[in-house]
Amino acid sequence: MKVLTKKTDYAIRALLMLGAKRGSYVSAKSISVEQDMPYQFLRGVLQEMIRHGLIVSKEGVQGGFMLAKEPGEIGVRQLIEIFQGTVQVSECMFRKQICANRSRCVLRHEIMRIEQVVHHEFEQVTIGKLLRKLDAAANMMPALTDGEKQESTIVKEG
Amino acid sequence: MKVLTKKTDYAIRALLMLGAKRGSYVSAKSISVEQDMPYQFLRGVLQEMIRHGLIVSKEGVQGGFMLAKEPGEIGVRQLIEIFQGTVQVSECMFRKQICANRSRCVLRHEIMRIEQVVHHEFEQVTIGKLLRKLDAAANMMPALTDGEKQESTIVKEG
DNA sequence: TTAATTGATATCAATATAGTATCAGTTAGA
DNA sequence: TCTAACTGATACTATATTGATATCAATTAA
Ligand code: FES
Ligand code: FES
Repeated sequence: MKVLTKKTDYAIRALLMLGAKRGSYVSAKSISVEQDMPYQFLRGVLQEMIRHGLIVSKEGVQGGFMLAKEPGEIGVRQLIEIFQGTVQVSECMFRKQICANRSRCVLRHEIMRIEQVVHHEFEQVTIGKLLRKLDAAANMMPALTDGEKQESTIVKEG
Repeated sequence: MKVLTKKTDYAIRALLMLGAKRGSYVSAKSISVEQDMPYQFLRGVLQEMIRHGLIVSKEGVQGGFMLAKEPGEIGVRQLIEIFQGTVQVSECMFRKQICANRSRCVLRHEIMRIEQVVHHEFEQVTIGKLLRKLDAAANMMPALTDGEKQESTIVKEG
């Protein structure tokens, strides 16, 4: 059971990059290279986020993408809903013969309760929160211990 | 985003029927008819549950299936794991370039926390619990209000 | 003996996910 | 003004997962 699909995964990581480089446009190409995501696939993800008002773009040379909202206003729950549809624990689990009265269906009740919990949890996790944690983690690292190329500007190590 | 697939759905409902008719063997056919599930598909689900020791079967005429455990010992989480694999919020979300040190990865940490919450919630929901709720709901219904055929023995109404 | 049943598989269809390709339009800068 | 670096839009392919069907052998109560 996979809760986050590639699209959501890529979306989160792209947003983290945009969040780390706020103020300037970041190209799809640079994101795809740094984060090792398939270029065209990522572009589709970015365009979807434009449509939902999470980011804005600028065309042409030195164009790219930029956050349109505060990182703290972008929650993983919203991303999941955009790329994977509303979190529904189950489509109506019962058939007429079993459950003539939807409103009283106990399974439905139970299932929806969990749905709420899941929603709530994902709501808490925002790009802003993740950025702060990434930052804290990076600061905990005193220095690079080997000569590996470190291209990412989000996390220098770890 | 679909948290419960058909297999899990059918499994839960089949188990509820077995739970409601404890002590006697219930055939795949009767379950599939009463619950409106595709026969052969359901059979596959039942066999999977035998392999996992949740139910037992008896072959031949008047054969069928029966619970092998207490309803309270069968949790929805286990069913999800059987039919949909372990609940994993995301496969390792990061690539080497971003996250050289798995153990310190903050996103991973956040994601795994939610995974635990989800696990815990689903753990709570057992067949036994659902059966009790269904029973309570059935008792709340004073009488059938119309002439509709009521085949299910699990829920008389609602 | 036979019809009702499960055991075990093989196969197919439908849907969702992941990824690729292409071309038109925009823009900074040589 | 030309060009290369960009996004916008969209069509397409490939792969994986989910959902469903079909078949035949073995078992068993009546
Ligand atoms: S009526 Fe749809 S879940 Fe009970
Ligand atoms: S290393 Fe895999 S999630 Fe950070």
